[in-house]
Amino acid sequence: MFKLIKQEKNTKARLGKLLTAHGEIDTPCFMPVGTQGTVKTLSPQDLKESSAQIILANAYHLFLRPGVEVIKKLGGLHKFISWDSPILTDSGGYQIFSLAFLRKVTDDGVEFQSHIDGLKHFITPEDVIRMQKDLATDILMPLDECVHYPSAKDSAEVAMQRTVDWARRSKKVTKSPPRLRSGQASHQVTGESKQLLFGIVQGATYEDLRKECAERLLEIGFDGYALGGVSVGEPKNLRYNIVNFTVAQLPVEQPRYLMGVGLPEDIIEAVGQGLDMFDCVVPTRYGRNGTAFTSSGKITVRNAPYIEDSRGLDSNCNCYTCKNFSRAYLRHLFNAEEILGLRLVSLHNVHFFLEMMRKMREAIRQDRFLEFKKKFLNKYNSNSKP
RNA sequence: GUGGGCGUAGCUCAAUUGGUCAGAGCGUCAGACUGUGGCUCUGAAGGUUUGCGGGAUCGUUCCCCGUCGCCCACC
Repeated sequence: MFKLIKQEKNTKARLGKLLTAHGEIDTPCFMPVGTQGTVKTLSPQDLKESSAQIILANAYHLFLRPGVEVIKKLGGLHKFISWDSPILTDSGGYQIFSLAFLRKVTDDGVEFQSHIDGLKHFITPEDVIRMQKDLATDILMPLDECVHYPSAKDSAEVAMQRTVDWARRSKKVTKSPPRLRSGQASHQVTGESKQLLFGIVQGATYEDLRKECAERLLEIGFDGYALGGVSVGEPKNLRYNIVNFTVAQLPVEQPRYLMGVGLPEDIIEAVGQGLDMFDCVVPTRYGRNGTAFTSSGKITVRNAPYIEDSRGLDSNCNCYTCKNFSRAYLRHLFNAEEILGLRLVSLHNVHFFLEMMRKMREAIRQDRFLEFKKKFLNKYNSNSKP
């Protein structure tokens, strides 16, 4: 499942390999977000060419549309979206709490109204695992309750207890034999048995809650541990501290996933704290909004200074976008609201993030993570907006 | 030629019977977006102070005269 290859000498950063039913993933890794079964604007081919080893999809979204049953009938998510490498499915816990309206959370599960058609649904943690089993993805996330910042301790504690309880129930479902529907062959058992299930540590910004959550999840036992409820509006130093504290509660020999993070500087920081996996909408969402990440910092493509700029986004980048298109052209595309612009900048951003991860892994291998970090951030923050 | 209408930010238009600061949308410029958001939100610049000239008035974008431009109708 997870092989810890190396612990960096000067920091807590580490190098690893995560084995899944659809292949290996080098960690630390970044997982581009493909909420609805597609990393927005990018094809699987684009992702492969950017060296993406794993992508993320969202069970909540796929449940609402087109429906998990549909995907199951069509042979699972990999086949459906034509992606043969690993996929991690987020449960949709975050979405239910941030997107759906009229939600009612009980210990049993969540009642909510679809953000798409307003239809009422009630789903349990067991349902969410079954959905992901039907999707036949590689890494499953249990339903959890994610609280906002700031959050009073008592409500954070309730959410944490519920998350632990739901995690236990989720684990139980993964161990039970898969549901067999009429006409469904049982050969899927093998694939499903290889699915990994992660536990999600909640507890907001309270160390004792985080500690208790981690301990209880460890008792249940998972294939990896995620830190949830982070990047929900808390100050950076507070996040840094709580992440640091929480990581210390987790076993070294298992993968650690920081959910929803983040910006390049956030990821680098977290890698130094010993995190292995990351996902974030930032490269694609920013790409769609016309912000490109470059080794010299962010640039807003549609800004006027690029109107006649013949250079590519980043002279140090060899992605398709940078090798072929000028800033002037990209600016024009955004200005004219042409969809190619969204795609080209998204492609570049994903490439940039994945390349950054690759460089970090290399730096860890050579015990030069601090050097990498310093150099990267120096240039990234130089803000040498030409 | 005659009659009527209109000329206010780059564009389309607002401005209670002439009375604090001439506003909005779009566009432009610049930000924000961290497990959803091709969405959305935020901020700024921009009117020689309202085609130009004159007049009445304590005071007018809003009244009067002239002039220039555009539009409509009629001849």
